[in-house]
Amino acid sequence: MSLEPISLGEFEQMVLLAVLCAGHEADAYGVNVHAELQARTKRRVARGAVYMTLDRLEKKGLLSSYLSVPTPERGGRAKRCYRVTKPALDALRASRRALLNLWDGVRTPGI
Amino acid sequence: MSLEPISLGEFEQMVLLAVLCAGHEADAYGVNVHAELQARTKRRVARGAVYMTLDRLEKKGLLSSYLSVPTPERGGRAKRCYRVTKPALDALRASRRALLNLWDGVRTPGI
DNA sequence: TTGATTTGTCCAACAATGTTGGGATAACGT
DNA sequence: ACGTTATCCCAACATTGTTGGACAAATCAA
Repeated sequence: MSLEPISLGEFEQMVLLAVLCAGHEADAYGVNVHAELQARTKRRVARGAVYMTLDRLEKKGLLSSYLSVPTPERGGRAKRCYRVTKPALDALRASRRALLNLWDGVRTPGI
Repeated sequence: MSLEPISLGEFEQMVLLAVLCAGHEADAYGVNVHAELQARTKRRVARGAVYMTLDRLEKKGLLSSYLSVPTPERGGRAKRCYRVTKPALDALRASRRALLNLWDGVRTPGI
């Protein structure tokens, strides 16, 4: 029963945000989230890394998931869809705050 | 010889920023950086964690250091002072960009 | 000059996170 | 039935994060 929000790793943070992003247009699931992540961070991300992290985040109670019904398209199997939980939002806010506070303290041209 | 900037962990990122912050007023060294970090992130940080990370960052070429001459005050022994390097600035910028891009994609009230 | 006090560094061991590549599974179309 | 597509998930390993405390160097006070 920690009073502080759970602290997030860098990648965890990004995955959570990607779930939120992807979740606006449709259900957020592996492929989805992976794409969003690559697009927004401009860097190569291994699919496996995303699934690993989604999994860990769910175990920590920062995500919840359910299986969708398969869509009737070639190869369209059931997707595992994710929602971010309240504690996750708290953790995200805290991380953001912390980073913004640090950035605010930096007076270096071009940073 | 990577083209992408080195990717930073969450804590590494914060330590680098704290070095920049602390470095404006005076030399940035362990105690200094530790204090800045705690103050700005509002969370408890073990001293050892900071030294570990400073060390690793230097080995990766993201920080450089030198030993100061001792100050003539009680207990004032020589400090190991740090400067962030160019590659570190690049990495910080990239991390910041990536996170901002993700945050921008989130339309969740109060995030 | 000896010991107490203060400031500061650094380590060993462990826990958690990040990364890779590929193998497994389930749906579809023909 | 079979190949093709989309998706999930694992095992193994590499890197980061965390803890608590031991050690070192300087000052002060008796």
